Amino acid sequence: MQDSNFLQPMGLNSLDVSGSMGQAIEILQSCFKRSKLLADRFNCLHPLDFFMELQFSRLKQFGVVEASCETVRFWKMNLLPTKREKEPIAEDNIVLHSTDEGSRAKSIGKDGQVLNKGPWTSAEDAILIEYVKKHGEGNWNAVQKNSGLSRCGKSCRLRWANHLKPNLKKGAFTMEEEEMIIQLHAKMGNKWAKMATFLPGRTDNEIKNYWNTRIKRRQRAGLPLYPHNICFQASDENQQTQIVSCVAQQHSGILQGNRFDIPGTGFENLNTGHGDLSFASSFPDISVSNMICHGYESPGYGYMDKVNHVKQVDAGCDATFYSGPPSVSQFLVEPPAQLTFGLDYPYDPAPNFKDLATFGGEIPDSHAFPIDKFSASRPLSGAVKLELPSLQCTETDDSSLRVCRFTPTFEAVNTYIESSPTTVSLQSESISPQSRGLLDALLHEAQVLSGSKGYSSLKCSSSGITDNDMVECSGLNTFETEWEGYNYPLGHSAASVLKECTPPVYGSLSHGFPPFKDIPGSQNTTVIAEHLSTPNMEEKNTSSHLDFYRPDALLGSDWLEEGSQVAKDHSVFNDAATTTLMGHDFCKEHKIVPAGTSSDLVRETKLQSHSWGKVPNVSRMPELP
DNA sequence: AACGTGAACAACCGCATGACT
DNA sequence: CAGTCATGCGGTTGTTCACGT
Repeated sequence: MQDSNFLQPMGLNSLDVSGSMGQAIEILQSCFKRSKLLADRFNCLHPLDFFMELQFSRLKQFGVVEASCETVRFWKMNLLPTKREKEPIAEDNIVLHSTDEGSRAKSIGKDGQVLNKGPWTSAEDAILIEYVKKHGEGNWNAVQKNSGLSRCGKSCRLRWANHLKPNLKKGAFTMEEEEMIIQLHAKMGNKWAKMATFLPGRTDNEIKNYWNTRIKRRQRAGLPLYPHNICFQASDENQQTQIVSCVAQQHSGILQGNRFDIPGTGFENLNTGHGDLSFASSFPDISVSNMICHGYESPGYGYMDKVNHVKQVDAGCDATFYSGPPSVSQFLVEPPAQLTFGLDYPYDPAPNFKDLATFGGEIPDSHAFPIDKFSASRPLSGAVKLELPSLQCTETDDSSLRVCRFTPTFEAVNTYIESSPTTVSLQSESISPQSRGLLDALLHEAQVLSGSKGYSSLKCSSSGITDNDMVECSGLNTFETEWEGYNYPLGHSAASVLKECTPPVYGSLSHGFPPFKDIPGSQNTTVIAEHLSTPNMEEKNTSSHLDFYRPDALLGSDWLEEGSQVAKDHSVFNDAATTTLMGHDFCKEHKIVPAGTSSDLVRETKLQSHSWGKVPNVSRMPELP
């Protein structure tokens, strides 16, 4: 030993941590307390700052802890104070059951004992670790009794499972892990615990947090929930099924964020009785509308029974999304280790899922259906602060039907789904009483926007044109400008297509919509199959139609952001590198500013104007698989 | 430097489930 | 079979930090 003076202020002549882990921890805890004194002396922020910086390096340097590096590592990993603890703490706080722990949250246990809440201290961690070492996991309620730790069993279990358990991986997810999570989520839905079993060292909480963050990020970027390649991993024979499944999945996640309570509403008019769905007969006595939108009202087909018991309209979901009979495989959880999609043979990791094939029960783990269990309180779209109804087909009149009966392609659906938060209501003249308030609010917003700067100008700027152009932009020109750069396969620019099918809306909510029959692609739902089989042309056409009918385009408020992003999606989505889709933030290249004030919009228009040139031409888009 | 905002993380809460009595 | 308890799970909320303005 070169110098052991540093130990003396702590009252230690030497350290022997070569014993058991428990002993080492105790010693280290002791060191910690004593280092508090040093911290005070040297005016450190936190005793552990001093302790960690000095002790470990030097202890190791002197070989004191050489024999117990594992212990030290363990200490470092598990007993380091949380970030929140890195504030000057009272000495009493080091000691358990200190009389004064400041404003720490407390709760009263069943036996009347005061239990700590909030962040765990390193001391508490140490106690818990020791306890588990001695008694093993489980019997968490006994921790409090046996160890004196003022934490409820639940809290102990959580702390152990999420932080103290050995072999937990810390730090950011690797690319492989991220990919795994995405695929697992596509299969399992929000079954975080199950997903965690496939990611050694990761906890369900970590995965959940990661996913929620990811959702928000991608939503804000206007990206689909699942990367494109995930959607099209299906084998050829299952392609259609998987597309459908994928649409449903994407649809589900996004729309969940847009759920909006509208009691007693649904899609009655969209059921298969209209003959739109040739496979309807595959489902005994169940309409697509029921499956999609009425699950909660149809106990016999309780796909949505668990969706927070909230009545909601799965807005924007059209029966025509479904191009063929859903395969049973959609509703089965596939082999966990086999991360491919589209298996038609059922794998049964959980036998109780077998019945799913009969459509008689819930889908415990699958997101294969549109409704998911995403947070209702957290809008998935960062672009919209309010949880707006997307497509409030709350009425059963023709107008609502008209609106719902697009024949969107996969891409269009995807885009539409992604942008649905701003799609408040398409039926300008058939606003349900429930939605009128929101629509009024949006109207007001639109008026404010148009009155202040003119949202048409904003829109124009979003398409990357000059300020001079902006002056001339209005009405349809807006849309033309928006789409002018896109060459359609048959010599139609998007703008021309828009012209052809342009209803007299021009940004005014008060205008009606063209009759359903006038909407290209809406004549016959068999078009969907064509969309799916020959996605290029049809898709682009319909997607532009779709976007055009997006009510936010009519409202103009959020359209600027969403619409331009949608355009980007159309152009970028297909040829974007997989890595982009796999989570590399699209925003980084194409910075998206969340919708907010009008000034935000203006700011964003400039940003997007710059990036617009990067957007590849539609004609260069590779074909869908 | 101050402030605002979003991401990441940690923890809590309520409910579901299964074991046990 | 019903009630209780322990545990697990998923949703939600709160806090901190980093970054941009």
